[in-house]
Amino acid sequence: MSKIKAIRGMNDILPEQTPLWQYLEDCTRRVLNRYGYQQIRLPIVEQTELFKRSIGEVTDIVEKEMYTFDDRNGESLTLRPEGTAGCVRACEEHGLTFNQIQRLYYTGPMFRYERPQKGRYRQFHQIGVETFGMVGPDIDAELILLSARLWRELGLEENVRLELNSLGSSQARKTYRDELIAYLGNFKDELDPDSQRRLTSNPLRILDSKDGKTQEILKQAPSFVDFLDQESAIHFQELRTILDDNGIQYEVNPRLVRGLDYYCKTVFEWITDDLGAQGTVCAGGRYDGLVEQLGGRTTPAVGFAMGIERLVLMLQTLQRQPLGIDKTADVYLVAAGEEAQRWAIKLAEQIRNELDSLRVQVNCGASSFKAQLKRADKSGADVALIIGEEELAASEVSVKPLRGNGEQVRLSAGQLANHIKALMNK
RNA sequence: GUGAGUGUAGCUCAGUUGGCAGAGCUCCGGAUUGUGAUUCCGGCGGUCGUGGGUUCAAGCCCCAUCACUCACCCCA
Repeated sequence: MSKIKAIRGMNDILPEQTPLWQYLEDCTRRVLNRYGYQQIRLPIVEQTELFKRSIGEVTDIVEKEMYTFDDRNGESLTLRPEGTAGCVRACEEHGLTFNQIQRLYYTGPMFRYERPQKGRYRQFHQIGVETFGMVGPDIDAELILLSARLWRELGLEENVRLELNSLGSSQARKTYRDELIAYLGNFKDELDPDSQRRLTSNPLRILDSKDGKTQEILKQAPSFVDFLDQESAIHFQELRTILDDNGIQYEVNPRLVRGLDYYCKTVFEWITDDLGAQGTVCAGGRYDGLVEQLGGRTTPAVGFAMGIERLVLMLQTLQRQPLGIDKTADVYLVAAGEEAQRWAIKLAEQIRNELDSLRVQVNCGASSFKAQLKRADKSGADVALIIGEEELAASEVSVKPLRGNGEQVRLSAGQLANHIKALMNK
């Protein structure tokens, strides 16, 4: 009988890993709070139609990467491949975008049926940030400043770079897209196979082709600069001014095209070279047309999403884990015999009452002092509290520092909390 | 969907020309009857991914298949 294993591309995040995930999530939440963002919690499953209408019918995501299935009533449902569509749907449904300004974030799993590789999985996790109701470049800038601050907090600022572009208004983008398709259509047979396919799936991506012949053809292609509408150009310039004001370094990459259909005007990506092929760690842009496209009133919107797996991978490979992140305890209680252990449990509860930020672990399961102390050491605890027959008889506890060169002392139960507190603050 | 690489103990990996299935780490016990992290000794632990083939004999050679990894594509 073969053992059941996890689905390809869907990973268990093991206890060894979760402290780093929590650290990243806590850090992000703290930064978002400092900018006044509120959390929204969204379903993982939506009507298939939502993604088709928002992401675009002919994108790779919709064409071949969605986990789609029929509900029991025959309705087609899809595991969300990204978060923006669902967020817009929810905001619309509850009137959050009606003449209002929103700064929102969410986190959770996304699903795409792709071949897994480093930094890319079928179930992956994003922290998404979306804002609604603000037309100007100021909010675009805020999102970038916010993410830049997060990299600083995480110690990653030296390892990411910002790329920036403007896709122009939806109209300008569409016009340019049509022109490009028309132009490239003349050379269809000379394009590399990938680009031929992109002609219908993702024409703007052809600009990015690594094929020499294709690049040759592109030299005479219409340039987007000629199609960029004035409003978008000004928007982009103002955004750049704010970034400059705040010392944010960036590179304008005219070839930067986001894969999802709904983007317009500002698009940006934070990219790293430390992750292999999947270097985009955070990406987003403006999507002024999406709300309307999904049946709401015209509402300006900007947002971005970051890939948690990729950031965790970065923190690991660059050794940016905070110190002591793998500790499971600050204080570990060791006891010899049943009576001593019963007292240890009571003492541990007492210490937890008195010092509420301390992690206190009691050895469970009878074993030798040696084994118990080994576990104490492995837990990462700074202090072992030892209760043997002698201590029990004297109603005292031996306090043994496990790190550094402190002396072991014996104390009464009443003295414990203060003593431990002093030890931990050193 | 395409290409390449790798599958041997819980983990990381050796395994020669085809000839008894190995090491380190982890875990448990002991050296030290009550003291971790260092040292020494012992122990637990195997469908060699799976199925077939060649052979007196296969972890090793051949075929198929599955899984994983990386890359293309695409994207967070």
